[in-house]
Amino acid sequence: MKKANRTGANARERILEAAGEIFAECGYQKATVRDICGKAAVNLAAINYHFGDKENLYRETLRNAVFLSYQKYPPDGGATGADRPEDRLRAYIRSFLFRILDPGRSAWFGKIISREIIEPTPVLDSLIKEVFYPNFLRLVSIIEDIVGRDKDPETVRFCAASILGQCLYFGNSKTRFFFLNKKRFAPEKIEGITDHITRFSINALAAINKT
Amino acid sequence: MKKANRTGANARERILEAAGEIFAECGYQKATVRDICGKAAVNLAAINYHFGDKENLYRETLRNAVFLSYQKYPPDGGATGADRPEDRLRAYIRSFLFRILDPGRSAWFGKIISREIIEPTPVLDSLIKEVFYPNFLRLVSIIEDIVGRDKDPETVRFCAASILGQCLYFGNSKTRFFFLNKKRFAPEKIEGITDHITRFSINALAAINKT
DNA sequence: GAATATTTAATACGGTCGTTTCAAACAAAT
DNA sequence: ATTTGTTTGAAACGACCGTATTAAATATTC
Repeated sequence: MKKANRTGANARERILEAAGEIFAECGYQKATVRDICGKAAVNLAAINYHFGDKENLYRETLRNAVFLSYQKYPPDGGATGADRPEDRLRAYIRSFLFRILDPGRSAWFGKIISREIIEPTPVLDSLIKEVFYPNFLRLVSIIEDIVGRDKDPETVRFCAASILGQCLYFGNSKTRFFFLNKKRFAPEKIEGITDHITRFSINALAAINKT
Repeated sequence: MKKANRTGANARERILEAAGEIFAECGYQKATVRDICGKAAVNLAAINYHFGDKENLYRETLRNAVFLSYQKYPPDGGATGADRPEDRLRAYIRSFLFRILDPGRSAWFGKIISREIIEPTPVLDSLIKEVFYPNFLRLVSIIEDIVGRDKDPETVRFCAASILGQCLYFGNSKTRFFFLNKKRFAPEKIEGITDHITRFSINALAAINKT
């Protein structure tokens, strides 16, 4: 008696999907539950029934988006500890970029997270602790493997920030204006960006290694 | 008959100031004209009288914020063409960082612009053309002076993006979580970040120079 | 100082949005 | 088949917000 699905597709999941799309496009404030219900083809009350309120729907949507994108593009990017640190760095960067630039369903993640970074909601705090900070430390560890573990910890973390900053910069829409007028980066283009950031960063790290 | 100031401080300017603060804090959607009027200690109708509507007030606020921050921290950062390109790069980075990290009045700029990048309004397009893109080209030119003017233009632009990305990354509030729990970077800290980004980037560019 | 233009004040309108309500439709259990 | 629990549907409530209105108050000009 737990699940009584009249319609084929679960209403709850349809809402979650529509919410991902609309929250990504409009942001939390501008998005309306009416739009979400319209796109999900459910009644207005369904949102209240399944999620309680808009805020909780957003919370679930965000967690779902994070889950999907990290599932599709794991932080290690397929590289293992056996690989050279430079290759692990490249895989890390590539995964990061695809996570925020990949079109399709998991692209919600990039947009929603970008908004969160600027205008954080309470949801972000737990995500930082559970997902982003551990992921940050993973990057720090890769960098330490490159520059040596004897370097000043703050310097290493600054380098991690430099790498993440580069990745994030390519994630937002308007900076693309400087490069091309396309709305999206094609996958080949993302590979090219991966190459650039990897090369740029490894060069920088190599110089630090020598200090 | 142009100006009839009953109160000492111009109401229009008080609104502009309050709007800068509130738009920066809340974003366009969440900010209410009532809050702005309250903080500016003017009547609700004043916003309509002086600016027409909320959207136009935002437009003026944004342009004002850009003007203030670029006035306080000019793109060249005091460096001239006579300086070494590496020094001009450092000055550029320093100005950029202070523009978005400086506390006080011009800090609105950083927050509002950060929001604009994620969720652009029509105002941004003209700003990009008039301010940001020319500023981007200035950076490109500095980079060319470092790596040589014979390099692939896209590579150079990617390098510019890498540098701007690093700067922007330190501008938002939540990444600071990874470094310290302070709400703001102290000025000395900003100098330290300037040092890091400059060193990191010059190392990377030097390697490209050798290709 | 009277006439005119400008600015401020108080209030209300119209619309949108999140949420609630309550009954109907449906599925599961007995 | 009846009962019980779950899900959906249509409509409305209540609050908030941007904007408009209108008159009063204040400057400016002659």
